Amino acid sequence: MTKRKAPDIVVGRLPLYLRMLNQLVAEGRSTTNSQELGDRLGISAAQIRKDLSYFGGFGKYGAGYDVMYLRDQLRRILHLEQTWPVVLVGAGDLGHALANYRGFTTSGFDIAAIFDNDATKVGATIGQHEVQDVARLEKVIQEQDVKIAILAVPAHAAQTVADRLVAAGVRGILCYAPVILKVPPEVKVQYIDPVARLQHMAYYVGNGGDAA
Amino acid sequence: MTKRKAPDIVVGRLPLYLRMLNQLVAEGRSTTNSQELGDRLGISAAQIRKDLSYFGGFGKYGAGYDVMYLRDQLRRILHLEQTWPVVLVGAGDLGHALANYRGFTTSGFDIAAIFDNDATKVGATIGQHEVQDVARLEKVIQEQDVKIAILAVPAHAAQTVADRLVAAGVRGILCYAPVILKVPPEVKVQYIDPVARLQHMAYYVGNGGDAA
DNA sequence: ACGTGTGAATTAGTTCACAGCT
DNA sequence: AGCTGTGAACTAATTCACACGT
Repeated sequence: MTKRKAPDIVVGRLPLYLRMLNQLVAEGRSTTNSQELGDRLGISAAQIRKDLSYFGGFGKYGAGYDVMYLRDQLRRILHLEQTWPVVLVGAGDLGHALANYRGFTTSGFDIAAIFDNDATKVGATIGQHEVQDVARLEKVIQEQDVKIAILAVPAHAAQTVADRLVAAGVRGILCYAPVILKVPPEVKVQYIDPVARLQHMAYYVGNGGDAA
Repeated sequence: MTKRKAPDIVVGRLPLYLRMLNQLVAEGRSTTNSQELGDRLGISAAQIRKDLSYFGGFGKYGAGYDVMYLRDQLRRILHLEQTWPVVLVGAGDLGHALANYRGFTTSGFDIAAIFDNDATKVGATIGQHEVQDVARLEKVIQEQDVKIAILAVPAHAAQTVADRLVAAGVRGILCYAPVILKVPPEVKVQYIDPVARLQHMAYYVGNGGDAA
């Protein structure tokens, strides 16, 4: 069981560990160790052991980790034994790319519905889904008990939509809009901001020095 | 001038500050202060002052910051006074969305060329650009002195393409593929992994507790 | 003998609190 | 009087190094 509350930064690395374990499974490997995982992820072996120790002891003394067992444990810790229904708000180019992306399904998430407020987009089919009017947002969230949303709307609309998502019961928002959302403390927001990442890189590229 | 080498985590926040200053300019504001910036970004005022102090003193004692001046200083620090040409590799759904995204242009970046290795995609027009055969990658990078690339190819191709980018002179890679790239230390890589972010959120949503 | 799991040591990052400048 | 800029204090994160179990 959980010993002490794991720091957020540790939780954030667990998906990387899970991804590597899935890869090792795909390669047919049955055991690994913290050294190998660290080498392949660019993380120190000590950090991997320490991170895992927040959630329990998953290794065999002297023998490393059983790949499938550790993979299953990480899935359990991250609550990925279930498939999470996710609503996608915004059916622009980004919404299209996200809706067609196959990686979500294989990782514990299923796009349950796509919404847009643009009448010319409503009714269109993207992947398996018909774009619905955003007016139906609350209804769908409640009917399907959706807890996680992906926000792919323009910046000016993001807060308004986020408020509605939260009011309807959503507890996690993956936000692609370049704004800081105001949400209550029980709601977790993650931001994806490629412009900020490019600007961060430009600092080092422009300095010509070592990429810290 | 730069005092001590700024930590990477500090550099990573500068784009957020810049974004907020751009917003304040758009709102017609001429001055601000660390308290206001912090409130709007969800960051402590002390942290903002400390972060800026790595690069110099930009405020007026007792009077906060001149919005435009600080904005310009951040642009200079991040090397955004120039427009960076960027190559985009991968013309799938994600490549489409990135190529059509307007936010890059207004933030210091310009997509100089789009590449794909799929003959059925080469020659297609996306936004302003014709998709080129990836065979021309090195030639274009060298001719246009491209230092930054966006990698939107499948995971299995990412390392190979990254190696070619680096060999051709690219010093910063924004990687959308779910792999850890092996690059020399002078190359900066930033990863965008929505699946990992969703899994990170699932931990908290599944725990039902406070979103750390 | 081996690699985990973990307190201890170290290093990094954040916040405090106030001197200093306008 | 007010808000910045910053050393000092504090907190968080990482790495060390070794006891431990198989």
